[in-house]
Amino acid sequence: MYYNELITKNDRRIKMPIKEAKRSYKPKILEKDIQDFWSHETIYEKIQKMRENNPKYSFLDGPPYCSGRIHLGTAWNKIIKDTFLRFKSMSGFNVRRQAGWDTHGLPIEHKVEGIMNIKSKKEIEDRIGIDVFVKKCREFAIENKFIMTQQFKLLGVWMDWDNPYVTFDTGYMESCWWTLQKAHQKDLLIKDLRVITWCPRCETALAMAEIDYENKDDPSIYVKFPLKTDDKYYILIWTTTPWTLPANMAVCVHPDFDYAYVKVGEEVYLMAQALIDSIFGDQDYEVINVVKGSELEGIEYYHPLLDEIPIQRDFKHIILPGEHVTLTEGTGCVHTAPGHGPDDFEIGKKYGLPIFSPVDEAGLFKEDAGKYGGEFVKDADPYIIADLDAHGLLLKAETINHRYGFCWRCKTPIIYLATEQWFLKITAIKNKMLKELEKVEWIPSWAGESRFRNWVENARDWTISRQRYWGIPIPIWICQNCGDMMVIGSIAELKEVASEGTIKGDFIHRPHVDEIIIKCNCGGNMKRIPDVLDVWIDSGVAGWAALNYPRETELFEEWYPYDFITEGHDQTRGWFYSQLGCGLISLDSIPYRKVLMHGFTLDDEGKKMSKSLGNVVEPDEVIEKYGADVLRFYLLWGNKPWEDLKFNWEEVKNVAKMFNILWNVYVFTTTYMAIDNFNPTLYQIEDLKLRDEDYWIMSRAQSLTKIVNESLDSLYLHKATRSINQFILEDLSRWYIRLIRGRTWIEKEDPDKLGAYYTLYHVMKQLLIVMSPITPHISEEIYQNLVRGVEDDAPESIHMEDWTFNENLIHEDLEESMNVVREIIEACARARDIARYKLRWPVKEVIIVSEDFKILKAARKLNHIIMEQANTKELVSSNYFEDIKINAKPNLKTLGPKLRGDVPKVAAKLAEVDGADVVKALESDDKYEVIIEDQLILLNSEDITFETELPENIVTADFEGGSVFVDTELTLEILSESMARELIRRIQDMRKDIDLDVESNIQVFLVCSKQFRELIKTFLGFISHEVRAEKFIFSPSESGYTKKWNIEDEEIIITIK
RNA sequence: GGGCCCGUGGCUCAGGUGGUAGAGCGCACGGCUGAUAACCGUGAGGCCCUGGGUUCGAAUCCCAGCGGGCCCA
Repeated sequence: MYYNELITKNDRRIKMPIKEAKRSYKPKILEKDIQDFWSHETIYEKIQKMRENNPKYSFLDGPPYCSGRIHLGTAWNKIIKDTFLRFKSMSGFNVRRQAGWDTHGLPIEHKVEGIMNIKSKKEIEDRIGIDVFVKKCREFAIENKFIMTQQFKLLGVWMDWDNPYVTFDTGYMESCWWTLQKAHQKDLLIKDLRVITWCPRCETALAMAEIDYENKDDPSIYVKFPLKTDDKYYILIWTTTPWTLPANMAVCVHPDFDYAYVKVGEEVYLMAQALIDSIFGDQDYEVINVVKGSELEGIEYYHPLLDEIPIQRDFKHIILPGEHVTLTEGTGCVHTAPGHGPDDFEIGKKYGLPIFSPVDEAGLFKEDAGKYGGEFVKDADPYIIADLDAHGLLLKAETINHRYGFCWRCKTPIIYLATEQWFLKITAIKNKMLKELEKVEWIPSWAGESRFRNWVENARDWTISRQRYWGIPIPIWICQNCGDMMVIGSIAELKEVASEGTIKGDFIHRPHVDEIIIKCNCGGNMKRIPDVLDVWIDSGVAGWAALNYPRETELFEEWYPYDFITEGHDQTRGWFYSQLGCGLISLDSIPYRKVLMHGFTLDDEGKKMSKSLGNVVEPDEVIEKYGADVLRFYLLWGNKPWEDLKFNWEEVKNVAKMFNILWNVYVFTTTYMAIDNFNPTLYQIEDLKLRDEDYWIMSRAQSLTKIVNESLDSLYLHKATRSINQFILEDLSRWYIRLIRGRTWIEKEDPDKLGAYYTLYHVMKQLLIVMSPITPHISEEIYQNLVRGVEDDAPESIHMEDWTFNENLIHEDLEESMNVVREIIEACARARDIARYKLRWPVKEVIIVSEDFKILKAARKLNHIIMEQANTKELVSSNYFEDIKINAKPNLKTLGPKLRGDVPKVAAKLAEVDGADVVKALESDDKYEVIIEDQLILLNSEDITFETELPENIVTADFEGGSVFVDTELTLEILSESMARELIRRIQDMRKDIDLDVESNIQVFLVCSKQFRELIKTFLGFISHEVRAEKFIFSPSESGYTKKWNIEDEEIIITIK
């Protein structure tokens, strides 16, 4: 059913019977038509309305970042969400599925900088203007949001695309302000001087979540700091950041480690004893003294660059104890610059060292840095090394390759810098966070119980201020006069207190919000701090900001907290965490109840997809080739959802194959139903003849529904797809369709045929419903033709159907029996294969032998299926095979030595008797008597071996729990039928060659030998019926389609017209 | 250095609660075909990463190690 036809149908309000399906599956056209149908008929909206008064199921979309096009991982994420939510909706829930968009922050600022050819932060303020820059960022976000929405829609993802939450909306930002005000009220919002991770390119603070780690080459130098105590005595330090040496204030040693004075040549070095060999192993040295680290405290040394950095002469430099010192590398004496390292900073605070940091926000040395002033810190490394060398204070200079942090967006190596920033005091609420965690159900369980818990346990205070432009301005106003601080929680509140500046338009973004002045109680002017918020706060407040809370309370009360969220495992440190933190600050609770942590999509080698590696697979590319349904099915099929998925084109192809087979089943179904104008609603089950296989496939369909139901509900999505795959291929296509093929050929209104149609119809409908959350397009397509064509009261869309299954229709016994029967039939095929006896030729008899009562029962119950599929004239089942001949033979090993020359005589005797009697005798008495030449010989079970012998023409094969014996004796009657079938197949083949309509009749002309004619004579009626021949003439024809064939050794010429 | 996950035929993966190792793809051979640009059968191909332990019994549970990935220090 294609959309244009649908319009006609809806307009005319007439019932259309089932139509023959298009011959091949063309997902691109099909999916486009179905999506058009959904949007023109507003199906999504109707469903939301339909379920409005049902129990609620609230879901919160983790907002994708609007930086460009979606990638495979984002597609996977939305497909998981869509499948699960469609399932929940069909299961009777009123599902909230608002889409969300993350729009602020550095990634977009970077893109816009690129577009506008901006090289530095200064340019934004001086050349471009914050106003223009922010506007551009906003436009960029809107544009991408549009593009990405289109892409998600192409995947068939149903969300509320028209009313998403967007982090730059004024209302949304207002909710965020409210959260910060809450933090302030709880004393969790603080300003502090700390050493933080800093991007010198973006000139802003970065949170831990914004740092990527990669390997990098850095200098690795050993520097001698001269001790004041003795000439030629040095404390030896190691560093990979020479540029931090200008800010050196101390050296830390571990109080419990042993430190040695090592004499090498004329000089003496102080360092950890354990590390001497790693540095001086290949030289002559002498340890002249060993002391505990604690004894070194307070020893003074000279800064190594006093000439270059005069200001360092004003500071005192001493050795201090530090528990953080390790012996894994270096010298055990740690260069300490409180302005450039978190540990260093802690030491500095503890011992009252100056937090000296002669570096500005762009990473340039300031005047304080003396000679190096104006130099970019990293660029100064070689000069510093050279100067140290010139002073004779450089022991060794090497390079090291180690992991180092980079800005997640611009990939600039981060530096540590002491600055004043705003923090959320997460450390103060950490315990509460851990407790809240326990309320959440995690899939898989270790995602929460181990991984996330571990992250939260190590949480530090959260640096939330960014020295940037495109973000939510931090709503803190500070009095320029008295220093009082005010945190604004809503626009109304701001309006009330503002004394200067306008509150309209996009006032809430920079730079307009910066113009708003508040009068302080002291009479001074309060100005906003210039910072914007870390974007992770933006999405962290989505729980209530998306519901307009606290501005409105209605939605919030209905939907908060959320029943379900799902994101990738990178969100452990991201959204899972930011929501937890923000949730506790704002509402003292965690905003979500159930989390599926899903994996990443990797390339087929398991590597991350990245542009630089050129291994990126675009979702559009897959859709173009195979369609969205195939992509959806593949992504939910390839792996467990919480593991990383190696994207593999071969596997996608494999899934596409399954779709093709499903489509073939659909074509088969509709071909015959259309010809017969079948309408299942016109029949009661009592009017029809349903066979065992019909009840079986119905049972299987219900069982499938049950399994898929459980799998989807528990988010074991791979189990759902794999069960469906199994059902379509094994049960439906390879088995049921095969079994009913003969019945569909029956003409007239035969209850037997109608029974098959009826069953097929209902099974297909059930299957479509089960698949519809995963593959919404093809399910809808087939549904519209098959179901909507005949059922008056069928809902307008398959997605409006209720998800139900009927436990009463599940017959486990029958399903088990069918499994047995399939095995038996396969065994028959194997046996025939041994005898090279074609399946097309009937066999005289099949005997099933098993000692398992269940197997015999199954074979008897479903004997008609076995007879038909094994193509046998007779079927017998038994717990033994009576025609088997047992031959007894002497065991030469034991009898040889005993009987010597008599052995051949015994052998001859044994050959005469029935082996079965020998077996009996041995079983009862454990002996068998043989008389040769009046001599009685006693044989025991060791003396006799047995061989079984099958009668001629019998072939056998085993199956699980039994064996089949197939009698391949070729009687004249069987040969006749075989020839008839050979002929039929060839004529059918020719019908297909000339693409004849299934229903059209033909005339057959046959040229063959007299013997062949005799053979098939009795089957002429049968042949004519099978090939729809009106006439069957034994003579050549001048016209028509002619083909020459060989059947066995017979050459025949067939003509049809 | 710490936390978590993963390791099963050539490839992609099933095997939540211990009981004779499975599927698909690929390969080889055979068969079938009026739903079939299809399909079916058979075969080859496995120290279930390694080593210990628990157990009558371990791919599965425990411990240690090796390799890979992610996150953090």
